[in-house]
Amino acid sequence: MSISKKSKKMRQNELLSKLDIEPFVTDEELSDIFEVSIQTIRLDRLELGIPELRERIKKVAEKNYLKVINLGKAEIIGELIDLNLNENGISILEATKDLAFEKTKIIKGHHIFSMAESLAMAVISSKVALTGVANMKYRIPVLAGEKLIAKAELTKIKGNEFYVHVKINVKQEQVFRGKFILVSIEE
Amino acid sequence: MSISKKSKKMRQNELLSKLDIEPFVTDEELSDIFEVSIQTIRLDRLELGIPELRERIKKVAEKNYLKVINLGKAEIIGELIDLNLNENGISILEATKDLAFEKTKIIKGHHIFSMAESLAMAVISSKVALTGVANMKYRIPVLAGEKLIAKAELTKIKGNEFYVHVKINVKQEQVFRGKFILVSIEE
DNA sequence: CTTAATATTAGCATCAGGTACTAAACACTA
DNA sequence: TAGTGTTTAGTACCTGATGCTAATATTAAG
Repeated sequence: MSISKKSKKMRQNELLSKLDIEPFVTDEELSDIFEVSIQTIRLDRLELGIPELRERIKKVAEKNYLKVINLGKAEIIGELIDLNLNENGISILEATKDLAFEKTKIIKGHHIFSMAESLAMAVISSKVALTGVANMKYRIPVLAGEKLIAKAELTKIKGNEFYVHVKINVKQEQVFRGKFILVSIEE
Repeated sequence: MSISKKSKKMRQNELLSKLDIEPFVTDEELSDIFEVSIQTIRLDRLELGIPELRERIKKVAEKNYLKVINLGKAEIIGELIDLNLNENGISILEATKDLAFEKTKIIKGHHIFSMAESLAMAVISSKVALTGVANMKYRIPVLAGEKLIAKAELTKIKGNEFYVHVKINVKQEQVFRGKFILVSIEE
């Protein structure tokens, strides 16, 4: 009867892209959206191999909780002013205007990332490391002229994985924090 | 009786730090770890205002699903070879050895990030943008000498939010992908 | 030692968001 | 009109909880 009633295949295709964009939708909500019964949605998910809501949420959470980025060892960005190997370290960086966007004077994000990353690596004794990053957070934009103070702390060693917490402050304000997971590898 | 039986406060402190490090633990598992009943764990959570497992998972998922990074508008990194404003764009970048670590010849991660980010911004017509990043993934290390091809596609506009999907390939291999959320702001 | 306060455990009903299964009602088409 | 695919309905069960009441331990104080 319904004008918008579509074929099974069309519905399933739309279901796939819907859940790809917006994975946190219950079967009930989906049954409203597609104007079919919950059972139909469940059958569709079964056929398409789409897990239930809770599994979908879990996947997103897990995937992003330990995000692995491949990098080699960096020379340190900023000035190393204190270092206790396998414990902690502090570096400072004068945010000159050549690190910023011309118009807005906002420091480019990757410089902050690099500063944190290179300090994290410096704290670890191992030569080469593969890094994973979790809970990365840029909090407020940094402007040219400000002085960045990064503090890194080795919080855990698990096998060949080193967990390093890095916080970057400008004055008293935290502008960045992130947990780095560094994995020492043999050359 | 138990030697390791500690005071309520100690347990609650440990509970907090435990869940901070490892949020995906059920009450049942916690009751095993701390050697108290499930009910005690629940009371502890209640007193400490810690939400249930599913809520904790959800929080992690949501937080990382839309991770907002503050940046200004970047000049493009790489060479822009095709651009359809508000649709898509392609850029290439010769990964010269000055973008890589000396020893390993692996291209530094933030250059890849910058390439993707700047292309994403180029696709959007608005002058200045605040970016969020979701689902960022570095897949394989890129070596000096390789040619990076970045393809960006505007997938959705929601109010003043622009969703741009960027994929970077080397030959046929995908080395990076990420969803950028660009928010146009007034100056 | 006894009492009172605090902490812990137990048990049960209830909930959300499902799985897994069976059976029945439609719809199409040959 | 029979046969097939599609959709719907209903039930029992599952996990990881909440919210509640009641009972029992443990600890501290008089």
